[in-house]
Amino acid sequence: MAVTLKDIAKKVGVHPSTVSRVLSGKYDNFNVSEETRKLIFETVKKFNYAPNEMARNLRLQKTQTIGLIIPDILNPFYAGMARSLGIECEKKDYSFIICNTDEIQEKEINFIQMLKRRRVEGLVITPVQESKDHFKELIEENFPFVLASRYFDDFETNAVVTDDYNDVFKAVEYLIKLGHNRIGLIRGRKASSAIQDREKGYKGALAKYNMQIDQDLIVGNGCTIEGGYKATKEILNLPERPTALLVSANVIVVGALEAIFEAGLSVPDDVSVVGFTNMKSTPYLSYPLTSISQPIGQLGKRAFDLLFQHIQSPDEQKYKKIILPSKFSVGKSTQKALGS
Amino acid sequence: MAVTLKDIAKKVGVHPSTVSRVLSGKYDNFNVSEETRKLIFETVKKFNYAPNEMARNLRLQKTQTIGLIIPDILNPFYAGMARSLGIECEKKDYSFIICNTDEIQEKEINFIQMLKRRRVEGLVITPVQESKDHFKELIEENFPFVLASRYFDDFETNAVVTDDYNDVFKAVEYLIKLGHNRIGLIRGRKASSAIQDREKGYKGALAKYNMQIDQDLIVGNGCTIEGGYKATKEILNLPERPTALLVSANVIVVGALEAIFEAGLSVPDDVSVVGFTNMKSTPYLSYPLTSISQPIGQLGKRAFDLLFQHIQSPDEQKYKKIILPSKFSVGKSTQKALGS
DNA sequence: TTGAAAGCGCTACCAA
DNA sequence: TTGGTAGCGCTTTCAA
Repeated sequence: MAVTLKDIAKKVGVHPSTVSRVLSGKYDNFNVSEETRKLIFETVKKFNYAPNEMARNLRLQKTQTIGLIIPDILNPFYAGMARSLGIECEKKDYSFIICNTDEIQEKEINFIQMLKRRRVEGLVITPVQESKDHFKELIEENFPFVLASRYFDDFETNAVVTDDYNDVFKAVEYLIKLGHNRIGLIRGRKASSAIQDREKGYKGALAKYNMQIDQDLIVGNGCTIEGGYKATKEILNLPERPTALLVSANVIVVGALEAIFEAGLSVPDDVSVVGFTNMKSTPYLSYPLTSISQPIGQLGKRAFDLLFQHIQSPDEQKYKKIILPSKFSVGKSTQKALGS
Repeated sequence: MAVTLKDIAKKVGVHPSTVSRVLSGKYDNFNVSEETRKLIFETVKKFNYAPNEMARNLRLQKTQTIGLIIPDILNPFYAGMARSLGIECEKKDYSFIICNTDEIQEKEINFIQMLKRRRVEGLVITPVQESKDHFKELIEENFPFVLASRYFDDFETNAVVTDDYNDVFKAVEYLIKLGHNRIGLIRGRKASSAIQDREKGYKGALAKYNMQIDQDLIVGNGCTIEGGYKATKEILNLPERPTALLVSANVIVVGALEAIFEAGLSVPDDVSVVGFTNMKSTPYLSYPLTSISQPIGQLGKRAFDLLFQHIQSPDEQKYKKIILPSKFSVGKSTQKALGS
């Protein structure tokens, strides 16, 4: 068994509380004699003593740990969030536990339970959004949590999201100005507020330019490569093919491009494509994708900031929704519509 | 403050130990009256009681938590490992804490310290491999850990690695049989045992076919896109350009392809390329890369298995090194050498 | 069938 | 400047 504070005390010949005091560092220059301090430090080093955080945690009623609940760490978007959250955690001496929901509502609920039992001090969650009562409970209990990249529009929580409506609005506007008048939307998971906002942004842009909304041009549900592939295939088989596609979630663009190439079409000559990605380069393309580039690092950072603030001052909590703009970067996957 | 076991006991009107006994489930059908049990369960539900794991942990001297120390969760290789480790953890009711070293030795050492203070029960580590004394310490203490994807060849540990020597040997052999006689090696981080083994595999294959080893054809050190880009640029500028490249780590292939296309060359017409990747598709390419496809999921799973076994039976520990073969898949980024 | 008590390792308050 | 003590919330052994 590991050496304990008591062991150190015994070796030095003082009371455990004295060792604790010295090690806490809070009473540095008074309260404990130089002699004793030195001896204690020496002994600590000699026996390679490291405080048992379990015990400290129990005593201090804190764990310096938060939970991160995301759909899938394999998705670079969430990996990026996790990474930046990790950097912030480190600064404040926090650790974090990652849980992948695979967009399964039940898992999310179970993870929250588990993490609460483990007494994490707070949660950063990208919610599945098929149910939401468990979040209302968290609010009632004033349990610190921050939603990341998605939010609920019928009750307030802390949340850090991107400006999905406007991000897509602008991108579609860009396509319209290039002369495209049949613009397809490859959707992500419908349950996600982000995806819903993107669809609204798409419709909003069309509306601004008095263009009709054709439901046939809005396809897909889910955030997988396969889903993107199928949805794109479907839309490309329409009697009147769209000349541009807006792909509304990051990984599905891979499936979309696959379908496009498989159909013998080329980008951007036959189809202009706008995606969501922060990748420098995109599968299938040897040139940059025109894309909506989300501030992933900021998402993680701001989420932690908000969470930390709630943890620090649980009483003066008012919920904040932070909306971060994305960067629209024009690559080579879009061009003027033929005949315009 | 959250409701405690004591609170439940008080509400029910029994002693805390009784509640504990009931909740533990170990004494299910004897020792506690049906009445009391029912009442306790009802009260637990009513007050939404969840046991405090901090306290349990302290009492039971376990945390059901392991640490995962990897270079970078943004690298899909490690994200994949993390994912499969997560799946195994869940099965056994373990959680895990991820730490990213960025290949910085000091961080690794600090993370290990931190995780030990937190009393994680074991570690899965992809070591930086610039120093190794801290691992010898872990061994002395019989602290459970498993190395993943890298190992030390001068002392024994638990480790799960891929068959890097043979994986590359075969790939290079394949290139040789295609008639290539100037094959470049774009190396990853030199300090990594995996990268070293890959270099040995490369040299071994050349040796088998009595081909000279040209040091100019072995370039690069580091596992970044930029590094791959620079190294490839360098090798392409040689007076006598290689006709094939083996890119010995996953993400650097992106930089390598970038450099190739920037030089106005095409794959595979001018340069055949073999990479390490599990991606279905590769940036810059609209066709599959010929690649060494590592069993990432297995890596994570086997690492957990080994670790769990050590945790369960700390005494009968003998170290195991598990070597997993990769799959070599021929894509369209390689072809016969010109004039052969 | 239940209660009492000890203790996991630590911190913090009160006394001396 | 130091020691004593209580207690964080739980489990488990021993007694009743």
